[in-house]
Amino acid sequence: MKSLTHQEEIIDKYSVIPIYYQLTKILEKCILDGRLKPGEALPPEHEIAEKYGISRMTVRRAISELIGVGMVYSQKGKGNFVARPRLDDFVFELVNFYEEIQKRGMKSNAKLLGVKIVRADELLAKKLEVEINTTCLYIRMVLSADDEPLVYENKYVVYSKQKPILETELKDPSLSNLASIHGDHFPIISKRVLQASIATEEESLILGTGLNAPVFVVEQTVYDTGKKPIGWGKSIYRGDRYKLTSYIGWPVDDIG
Amino acid sequence: MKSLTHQEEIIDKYSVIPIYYQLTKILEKCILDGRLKPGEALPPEHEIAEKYGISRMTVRRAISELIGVGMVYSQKGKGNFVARPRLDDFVFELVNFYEEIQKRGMKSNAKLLGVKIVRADELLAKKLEVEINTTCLYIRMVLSADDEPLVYENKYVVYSKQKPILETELKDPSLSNLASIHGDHFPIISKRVLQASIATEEESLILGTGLNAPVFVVEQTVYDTGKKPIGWGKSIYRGDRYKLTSYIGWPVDDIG
DNA sequence: GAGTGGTCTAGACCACGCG
DNA sequence: GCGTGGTCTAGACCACTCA
Repeated sequence: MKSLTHQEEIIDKYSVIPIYYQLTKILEKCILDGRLKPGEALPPEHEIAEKYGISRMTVRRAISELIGVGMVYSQKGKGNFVARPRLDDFVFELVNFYEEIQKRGMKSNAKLLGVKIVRADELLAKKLEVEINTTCLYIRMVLSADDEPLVYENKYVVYSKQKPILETELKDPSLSNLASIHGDHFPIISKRVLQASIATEEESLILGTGLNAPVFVVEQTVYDTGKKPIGWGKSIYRGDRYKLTSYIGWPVDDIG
Repeated sequence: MKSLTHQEEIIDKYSVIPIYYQLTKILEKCILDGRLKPGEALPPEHEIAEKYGISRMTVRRAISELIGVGMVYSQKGKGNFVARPRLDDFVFELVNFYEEIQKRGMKSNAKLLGVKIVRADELLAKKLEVEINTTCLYIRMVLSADDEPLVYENKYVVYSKQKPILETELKDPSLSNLASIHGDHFPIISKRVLQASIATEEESLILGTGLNAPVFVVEQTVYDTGKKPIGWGKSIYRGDRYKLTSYIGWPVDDIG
């Protein structure tokens, strides 16, 4: 077995830190150091087990952690191999508006522009896969941070039950929450489509931007377990205030 | 133990399908059916093991699959619980340009506008964390699908070695590939920042859009294992041709 | 056929949550 | 104190790969 071990890389079987976790970190270090290069095989599981005096199941647990984060892949009958980092996919993430704003120490505010019962027009009926004229709950609102408007939201929920609109639900008027209250099933899938666009006149008025301002348009559809749409919304994000950031690759503690 | 079993939900211990996988699917079905509701506890592991006549380790393997996809969470000393789907985060993904275009059956084309050795100005030096005037490789190109320009790319790589520019690397001029050839380490992290913006005059000319056209601007930085930037690029995507789609929630085979 | 990873067992001990 | 999940063991058998 190729020597991979530095002096400090030993396993303390009586530590409070699980053995599999210690081994995961040792192997991760070997890979990031370059002692194990992409494409190269890890030592066989039984060898690692023997070398550290631990069970093969524990070795497998350690390796499966690395497989989980994409640093290692495994081929039955051949061995475990160091993966090549995939950096060419985009994965953009934008977290919950309220959490994000508050994490930044800003004051978040949601202003209700209107709550109505409406009948579905052709577009909405298509989006929600219901008949035209189906009764829907319609909510318009503006989300602000430190009194600066950032997002303009329009959302619709199929409104089969004659439930009253409660104050509590207007405190968390996220589409998935609305859908879980006013639908028959709780939502399990959310689909979002993001586009770059130019603010319409109405949108630039509400968001306080100039005409022709760049915006993100995000359409969201929420589905129930039967893949039936139960809510649909369109949100306009100010392009001068929103960025989507994504990190991809092997795990590193943090980046400056 | 609460009865969760339908007649058809039994485990065939002699099937080629792994026991843990059969159990995962049974539990998943219980959750999607509503027999196990969000917040509710799964039966204790030892009970499931006893009921199906299998080992507790196998039960744990099945449950860990569900934990992996976010349908179940576990609390030490208390039990395993059905999770509530989180639908309020955005996760947008856009895959590799060439793969995506070819998957759609279109003809992808990359046109090189220029390859130069340049010296870093103030902005670039800051982005790559190097001294001003450091030698860099600079590449400009346009990516097209069916002869329609879609993306305009500008990328810079720290160019310490005096390696010649090979034809092969211009066939895959992705930033991470360039960086791995011209840097001292292979890249392990890629950071991307996406913004909505309006095409500049130069950009609209190259992409063949009108002035004031909406575009996505994607800045990409590639880092090595030491978290040092080794490449930086700025890509302009036509807003009228690009959408980012994201699904989030519990796994379902497919959606229409 | 020798070596590899994939699955599975029947135990064991521990730390944690709760009454 | 009891029930829970978290970890770990020392085996076992299988399917796969490759020579």
